Formats: sequence, C-alpha cells, structure tokens
Amino acid sequence: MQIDEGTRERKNLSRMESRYQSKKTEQKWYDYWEKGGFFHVEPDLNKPPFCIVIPPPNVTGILHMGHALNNTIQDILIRWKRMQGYCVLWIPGTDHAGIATQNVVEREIFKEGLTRYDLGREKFIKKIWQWRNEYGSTIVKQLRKLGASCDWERERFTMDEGLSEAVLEAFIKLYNKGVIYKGNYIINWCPRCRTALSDEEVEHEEQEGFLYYLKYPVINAEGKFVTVATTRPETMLGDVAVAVHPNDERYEFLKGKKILLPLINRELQIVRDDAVDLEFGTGAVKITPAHDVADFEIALRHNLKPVVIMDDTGKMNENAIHFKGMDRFKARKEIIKELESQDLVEKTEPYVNSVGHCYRCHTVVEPYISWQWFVKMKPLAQPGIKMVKDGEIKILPSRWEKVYLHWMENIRDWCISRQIWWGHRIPVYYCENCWEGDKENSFEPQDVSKLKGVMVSKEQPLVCPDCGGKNIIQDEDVLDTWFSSWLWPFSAMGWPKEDLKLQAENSQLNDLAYFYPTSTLVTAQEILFFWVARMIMAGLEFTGEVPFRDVYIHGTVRDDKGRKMSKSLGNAIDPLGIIDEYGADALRFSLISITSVGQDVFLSKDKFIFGRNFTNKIWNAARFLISNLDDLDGDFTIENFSLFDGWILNNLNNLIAKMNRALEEYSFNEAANLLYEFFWHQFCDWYIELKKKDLYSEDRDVKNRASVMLIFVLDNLLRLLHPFMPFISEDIWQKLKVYLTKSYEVMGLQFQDTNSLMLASWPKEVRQFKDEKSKDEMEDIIAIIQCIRNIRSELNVPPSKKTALVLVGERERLLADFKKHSDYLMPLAQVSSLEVFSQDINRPANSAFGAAGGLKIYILLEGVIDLEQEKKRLEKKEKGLGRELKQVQKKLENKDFLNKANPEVVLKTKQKEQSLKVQLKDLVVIINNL
RNA sequence: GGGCGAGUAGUUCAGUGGGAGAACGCCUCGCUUACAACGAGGAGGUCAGAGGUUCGAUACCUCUCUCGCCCACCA
Repeated sequence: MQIDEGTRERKNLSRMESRYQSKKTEQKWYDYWEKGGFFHVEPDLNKPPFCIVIPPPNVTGILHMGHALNNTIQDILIRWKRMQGYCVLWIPGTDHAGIATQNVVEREIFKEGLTRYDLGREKFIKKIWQWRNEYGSTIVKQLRKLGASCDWERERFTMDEGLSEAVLEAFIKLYNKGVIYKGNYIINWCPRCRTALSDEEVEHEEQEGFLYYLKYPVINAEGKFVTVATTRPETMLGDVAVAVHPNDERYEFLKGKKILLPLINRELQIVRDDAVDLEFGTGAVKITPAHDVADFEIALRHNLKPVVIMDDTGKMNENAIHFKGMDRFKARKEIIKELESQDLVEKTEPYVNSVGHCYRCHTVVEPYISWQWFVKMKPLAQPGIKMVKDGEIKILPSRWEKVYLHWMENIRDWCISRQIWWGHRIPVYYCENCWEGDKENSFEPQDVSKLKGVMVSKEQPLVCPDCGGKNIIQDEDVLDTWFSSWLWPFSAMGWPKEDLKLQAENSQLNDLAYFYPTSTLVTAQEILFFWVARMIMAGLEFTGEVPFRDVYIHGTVRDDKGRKMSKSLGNAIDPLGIIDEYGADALRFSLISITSVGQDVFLSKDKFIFGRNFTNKIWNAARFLISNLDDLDGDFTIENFSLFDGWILNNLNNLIAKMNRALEEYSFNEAANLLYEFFWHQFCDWYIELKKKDLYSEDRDVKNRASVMLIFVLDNLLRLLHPFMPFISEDIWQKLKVYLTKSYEVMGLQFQDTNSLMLASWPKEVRQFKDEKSKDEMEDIIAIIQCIRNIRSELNVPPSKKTALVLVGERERLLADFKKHSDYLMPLAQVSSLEVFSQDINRPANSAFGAAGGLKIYILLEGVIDLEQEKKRLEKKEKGLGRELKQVQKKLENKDFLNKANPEVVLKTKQKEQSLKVQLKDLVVIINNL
C-alpha cells in the first residue's frame, strides 16, 4: 500500500471539479499512451492475433462524423480485444487519393494563376508532395484526438516506397497473366479533371431536363422524316446511324433507304438491332458510338466507325463544324436553335433522367471513347463470390452480402488508367523506335504485351528487347487510386517483400505471416464496391487468402433531415468542435449509443449532450467515491457479501456476459446502453446510495469493507467503459489504482498491475458472484421503496416529512431482510421508523396503502393525509387492477390458450391472475374501511 | 425497371411470438454533505394501413401508402 501516493491522490480528488473537464485529461492520456508505446505490438505466438487495417482516409481529408463513427467502432473493437488478451494491431495510414489531392493542389496554384500544365508534370508532382508533407498529417492528428489506439509506428501512405512497389508488383502480375488489357472503349470522362473514371466513380443523379424529338430527313423520300429522341442533342453531330428494332413495322418503309444527318449532312445508315426498345420514344434511336455506351455496342455489331465530337475538356472539336470550340452545354442550346429554325424539332418534352457526375468535382461526366487500360474482372470475381458464399468472409449485416454478390456477379471490366499526374504511373514502357502506337480504328481489346516495342517493368528498361532501341518512354497515365487501396490489407504489412508463410524461427516472424488475414474490416456502405469487393479479389489473387474474416458495415451519418453530411450543404457537424466542447469520450459514446447495427445515423448537435452528461455522471460518482476513501489499512476481510453486494455483483456478472455477447454481434449500441443503464441506474442510483452509510462510518472495518466493494465494482465498470470512453476511464482508473491491489486481495482475487487501463484485463464473469436470490430479493426491495416514493409523491407529502412505515405479509425472509437493512433502506424512502407483521393486521389509522413485492405497505401520514384524496387514489388503482385482471382472465377462459400455449406461459398467466386477485381483494377491503 | 432500409410516446430512436421501452422534451416536488449537466415521482402510444398465419401479432407472411438509399446501356 503506497500511503503517500494514496494521500496525494485523495488531495487531488478533493480538488476535483464537479464538472468533468475533458480538455485537461484527453491530451495528457493520449500522450501517455503513445509515448509509453502501448499501441505498438510485435507478433507474439503466445497470444492469438487480432488485426484491423484502417480504411485509409484521404490524405486531403479532415475528420468528419463518418470518420468519427468508423474509427470509434474500430477503436472499441481494438481496445476490447486488447484487454481480452489478444495481440492486437491496428494499422493506420492515409490514401494518396489521386484525383482529390491533385484537385486540391490545382486549386492552390490556380490562385497564382497557374494550371498544372504551366508547371509541367515533374514540378507539379513536387508541389503535391510539398503539400502532402505540410498538410497530409491533419487527419491522423485528428484521429489521435478521437482516441484511436493505432500503432503509429506502422503508419503507411499509399505512395510510400513499399506500397508503391506493391502496386507495380500487382500490375505486372496481372499484366503477365493477361488480365490487363488496353482498349479503345467508351469510358466515363470528367472534362474538368480531364481524366477517365471507373463506373464506380460516377455518381448518378436524377435531373430535370428535356427529351428532344429530332426529325432526320429520309434521303430520296420527299417530306419523310425519321424522328429520334434524345436528351443530349449535341451528340447528334457524332451520329453515324439510326437504329430501329428488327420487328418494328413502323419503319418497314426505310428498307433500302438512307437518312441525312441535319446540319452536317452526313449520310446515315439504318441498322436493325434488338437493343432498341419498341416502346420507348419513337422506336428509332440515333447512334453516337463515340459518346454513348449502348450506341458504341450497337456500332460494334454493325461495324460503324465512331465520330468523336468533343475534346478532353468537354468542348466541341473540329468534327463539330461551326460549333467547334463551344462548350457542350452551350452547343446543346445552339444546335436546338438551328434545328428549330429548319423545322427539324418535332417536339420537346420535360424529362427526368439520371445524369452521371464526377465523384470528385461533381462535373457532369461525358461518355467518351478513348484508349484506356482495363482489368478483366470476371476471372477475379469468381473466387471472391465463392468465399462469401462459403462463409469464409462474413459480411454484416447480412443484407449487404446480397448487394455484394449482385455486383460481383454482374461485374464489368475496371478502367484503371487516369490521365492525371498524381499517383502510381503505369509501369508500361514503349520503344520510340519500334512501337507502332495505339491502333486508331481498333475497337477490340488489345493484349499489349504481345505488341512489338512494349515493355512492362518496375524500373525503366534501358534497351528495347525487340529492336535494341534506346529511346524508351513510359506510359503517361497513372493508376486509379483504388488500384493501390485494393492491396491495402497486405501491402500495408509489407507485401510483396514480406512472406506470407510463417517462418520456423520466431525471429523471422513478420506481420504478414502473423496478422494476415486480418480479423475485421469496419467500413461504410459507400465503399463496398470501390474498396471492399476489390480487396477481397486482390487478397485472393495475390496472397491466396481472404484479406479479412468479417466485414462490418455501419450506417451513414446523416443530418437530422436525413441528408448526407457535406461541406457544400453546410449541414456538417464538425467532430472536432464536439470534442472541443464536450470531449472525445462524449462524442464517442453518443455516436455509438445512437447507432444501431447497420442503420443510418441521424445526427444533430444536441445529441452529444447525452454523452456529455454521462461523462459527468461517471466523473461525479468517481469523485464522490474516491474522495471519501481512506487508506485501506489493517487486516480486514469480507466473509459474506451482504444482500446489496450480492445483488450488484450478480448484476455485474450479467452485465459482463451481456456486453460480451453484444460486442461479438457488433451491437455496439446495445453494449453501450447496457453499460449506461448499469452505471447510472444500478450503480449510482442504488448501490452508491445504499453504501453511503457504511462509507461514512466511524468504524474503520465497516468503512473499509464498503470501500473495497465500491472500488471493486467501479474498477470493473471502468474496464468495461474503457473501449467506449478511453480517456475518462483511464483518468479515473489511474486515481483509483493505488487501492486496487488491496481491494482485489480482500475480494479473494489478484490484481494485475499495468501501466494503463488500456492494458488491463477485460472483466470476466466470476462464478461465485452469481446470486439470483439476492437479485430477486433486492428487486422486491427496490419495488417496495419505489412504491413508497410513489405514494408520497401522489399524496404531495413534502420530501422533508419523514413518515413511519408498516410492512405486512407472509414473506418472512423479505420482511426480515428489510428490517435487517432498515438503517440503509429507510433514508431512501424518507421513512422514520419501521414495523413489520407477518400476520395480517387492520389498516393503521391515517395511513396510505400500497402493495409491492408481495407485501402490503402502510405509510403513516398523521396530519398529512387527506382521506378523500387517498380514497380517490386507491379507487383509481382499483380500476387499473380490475382492467388488468379482466384481460388475464379473458386469456385464461380461452381453451385454445390453455391447450396450445407454452405451459410455462400458462402457468405464469395463472400466477398473475392470482396475484392480481389478491391485490384487488386487499385494495377493496382497504377502500371499504376508509 | 430491379433491390434494400425505415415508418413505435411531442421529438430522436431501441426492441420483442405472450407484461409497449429508453433518451430528450413536458408536468409536480426537492439545491437531502458526488452530480441541478442532479435526485424523486408523473402524464403521454389503435406500435403507418389492410388482409393472412397463430390459442395469441407491434414483431412472422402478403399487399397498399409514405419517406430514404443503392443498382440498371431510362435513346
């Protein structure tokens, strides 16, 4: 027992403020944990591993509520498992976020009137690195504020040397396998970012526009037109045909005819294709293969050559006659104007359709034909489908499994090349001497590896193996950011340098061998396709293993109107503001307790008051307790637990079991709410109140025993709280620690000293604490006290007025217990004296009546009671009881119920009937005698 | 067009085949030596609607309505 330290702590505590000051404690403890190296582990064969890789936030990111929720969940799992004795690793890191980061720096240099093209590739990339080094750690600092217990010594960045090598390795492996190809294909083009996007990077939005019906003249058929419908009339300049359904009789007259494309006067063929919907529009479709996916495919089938009419910035190009140089949306208006002047617009209808937008800059995306790199996804998807179907990977909540499978089963090839500069440059090289260039008119996928003068390599090749040429240039494009993200679970652990196989000697043990596959992936639904599905495919392809066992998908954080939180809407609640005002623990606990499994979270700022109030409650309970402790001197033991102790220990046991179950099911809100209920309403409202008398006792042994019990329960609660509220739990625990060795000893247990609560052990159920008898007994006692309080309140007895109490009934043990503990119980109900009778007695004069715990309760209210008022009160009760009894009796009169219902339920119902009858009878007697 | 989720107290939401709950808000009382960011008590609900299964449905099934989200070559 360290008396000095204990005394000092007590003095500190008496100075503890009555409101919890999160700012004072959070930074202090985070530094303590980080400097103490408590987040860092090395593989340990004596423990089971538990590993999570963080969904790496964008390096440009600032912490928003989605991050806060996502990382709080991860931290809860991590801290829980760490306390459970696993060898726990949480790998943090950031994502280079190709387009997003490039956009940020482009905006920056734009202030100086520069574009990236003014700087040139090399200088621009240098600028981005500078930006990254200066601002790129913002989000990881913010994660620390949240309390995230990541192993910062293992922090990674997707453009790190090792991770970059993983990207090259993966690309080359797929390339050599023939899974990567180059194709001249319609992709999604962002004219603002001037790059291709994958299908997943396009956000579709319903937009009100128009459906224009354009009249195309039939050649050599005076006055005859074919009317086509389009939402994007500007693309008509790139039309190469008009398609109709093969069975469409309306267009039989077109056989052998051709059509004249207005404005441009190009001859268009008529093609017949099944893809045309007879019902839609006029049944005739203009075909613009260079600017529409469906059209492109029709054109392929009919061997039509696409005509590109826009440049990479979305302006009309030289194929657009006098519209050249005009923005596509202006061209849309102008073209309609011109067509109208020639009477070639049949009609214009308002029309709502879904328009694709760039997920990074929200510009309307243009379907655009261009040479791009693709990954064939079907072969990669097959094993990923199997693993989920076989349950090797569990996706939770399970409904997301269906979404995943649907996407995987309909997967399309992945466009991985981007025409930006920030990212991993494609490791394909061309010999300027013998490479013939992309084949302009080829619309077939190209297995580039078979072509002359094309090389793939991690390093720049010096000599062309085909011709010996020395002028070798690298492909200009970089890879999609997600091409590095999909490797994250193993690239962050050192793949491809590290080996997946467990080495014989411990010294060889590396992260990949020990921690991979990781345990759980915690993520939001938005990136199920972008990231989760692709990680599964990459994991299986490159490591032969699943990347994780469980995928837990939490909801999206929305504002109180159900909208996504976003800067542009101005509806975002800044988690750092909440941390500043209420503390990280309050933020975490509030977020978790209102997030039920997989359900979206509707937030408003005032919801955090919930968590703030709870931290304050915890703080004050601890402050009260600790400041009343003396040094636990002397040889004292606890031979038998009192009724109260048995009750609280039994319930503590149950709490531990229930919380474990909830956490295992990822029901974090349930775990949090169980803890809240126990701490506030069992520990504070009853247990501390009941223990006050002993804690104030002059008798040293009495005080010590009460202290030990309170300390023990509080210690357990702090442990259970820690994953949810790491800061306040640590702060209090450190103050409590000097008492723990002795307290555990008195409880017949051993305290394992650790430097931090985060390293302490997670509470286990203790078999000896199981005590259903005390639990039942105590619940009756609580019911009795609540009944007394209720009566007093209903009869407006002033709280200061103490009243005598008479308990009557045959439950002798309960009566004895009540009597035995009356010194503790009476203050809680403002009772001044107690009499008990096991034989029935007449109602004492001037008393109010109630029933609870199978006992009759008389409260003596001489001079206070108004008998008329009491009569009314009891009659109201009688009515209520009568109604309840009728319901139960109705049930019991039903033969089907008696025959078919679960016998236990029938028995319970019968017992209830009995109990109601007795209560009612007693009540009637009382009322009649009033 | 397909799929998913939600509709429960004034508000925000848990929840379960047999007693309808919590938090906040509201009302009454109380600054009782941890906490007024608190304590004690209370009011308040046809569990969206209609069918069905069942002895029994807020819960399971079907349909309808409202809201939200995702997916789809919606010219």
